[in-house]
Amino acid sequence: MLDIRYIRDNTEAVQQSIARRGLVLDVEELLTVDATRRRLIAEIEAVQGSRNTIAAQGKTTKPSNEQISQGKELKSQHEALELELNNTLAHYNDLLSEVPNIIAEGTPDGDEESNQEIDKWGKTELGFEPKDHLEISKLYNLYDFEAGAKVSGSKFYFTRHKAVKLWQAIQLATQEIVEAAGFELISVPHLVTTEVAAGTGFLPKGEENQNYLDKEQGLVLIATSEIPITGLHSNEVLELGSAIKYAGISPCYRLEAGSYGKFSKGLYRTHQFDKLEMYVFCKADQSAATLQAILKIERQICEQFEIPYRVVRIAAGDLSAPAYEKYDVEYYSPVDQRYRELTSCSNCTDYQARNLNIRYRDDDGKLAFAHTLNGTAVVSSRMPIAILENHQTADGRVILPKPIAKYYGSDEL
RNA sequence: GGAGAGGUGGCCGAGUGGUUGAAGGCGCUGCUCUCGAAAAGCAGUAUCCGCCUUAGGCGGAUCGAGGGUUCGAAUCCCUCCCUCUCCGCCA
Repeated sequence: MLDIRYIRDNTEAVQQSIARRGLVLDVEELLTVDATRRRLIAEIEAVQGSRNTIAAQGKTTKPSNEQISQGKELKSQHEALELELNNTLAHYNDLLSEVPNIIAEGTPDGDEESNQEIDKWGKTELGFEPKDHLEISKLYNLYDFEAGAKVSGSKFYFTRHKAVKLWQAIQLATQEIVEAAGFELISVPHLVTTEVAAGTGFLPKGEENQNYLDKEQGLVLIATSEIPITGLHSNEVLELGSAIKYAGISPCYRLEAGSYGKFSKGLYRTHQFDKLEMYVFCKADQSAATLQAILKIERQICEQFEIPYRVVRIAAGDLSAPAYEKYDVEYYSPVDQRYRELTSCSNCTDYQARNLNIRYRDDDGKLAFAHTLNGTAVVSSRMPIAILENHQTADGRVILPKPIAKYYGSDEL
């Protein structure tokens, strides 16, 4: 969430961010509720002050009947005000949590279509009619969607022999790159409490829930390791002399509700996949540079795996609520001769940290909210697609790039 | 799953209804002493929220979390969470 004081002092900037994201939100209503909230707090504190005065007198002398009845009166006043405050607070929190982060300078206007290409890398010509990843999968018996559907429903799949080894090799090769960049590998719980899920902003109150939720146990299957990692440091004051950098490894479970209309062939969009995720906690003045560093690693991964890609800056209307600035790295699909999302990275500034109360001491010794950033290192669904489609040969073989071949144990699938 | 013990400030630890935001100790910061350091002494040492404000001040909240009893709760009652020990079960 945003700082309410910031919203009060920069109402116009906040309204602009909302409008540019294509959202409709009444900031004036929030400010009205906030004023009511503060009025009630002041009234409650005044009543409580009087109660405390009476109670303090009782410490030295036995309270008189008059004091006791006065105390009773104040107590009931306090209860009534408290009830009113709680109602106000519920409304206030609802409104406040809906306000998205502000938007970085240089963010293009418009929605998804306005995402702005920054640059491209790599050769895109194969020189023959390419097979798509599903055809290659059939050829080598890699991914079994029918079997997945049989036991779990559509968009689930079994990963078989060579594909298992391929993913493990991709993962190890990626770990090597990410560890060299100073990220600590961390494996996380795959289930988190609803509080943590809500705190990280992954459990919206509306109908758009994308998470598997066990109401009885109060646990949510994680959609990304970002959720337990942010939860890990909630309510902490971090030592951020140097940034804390995690490479979270976990499966990701997603409902993908309402995604059928979008491109979602085969492995591209599934209910379950594995991911290696970069996640950084840093000081406020470091987050802009850190985002570029994460983006550089994502480029490096593509380049080492010899995947043609382009980098795209995400437009205001396509930004998620916590994101201040975001880039996507898109792999080239020789099958349909276009770029598709492979990885992405965003700077959430202090938006997430404020929700979870993650702070650090700045150079003046004052407490400040940490900045958080996240970036995909590699995903078990999309990277194999990119590898299979880009590294196939005219005669149906798949030649593996060197860093992957090293762990796969062979330079050919 | 069963039985028991416990959760107090950065840490240890006292405290079972009335100046207890919380003794004492450790740590930390500043000062004194010293050529310097150590030791010793003195002083200080939380966070969040609201209000007034230039600094600063005033008020409120916080003893695992949430409810309750009471004029008054760290202290009493209820619910929940977590940690530890023992037993059981088990990859």
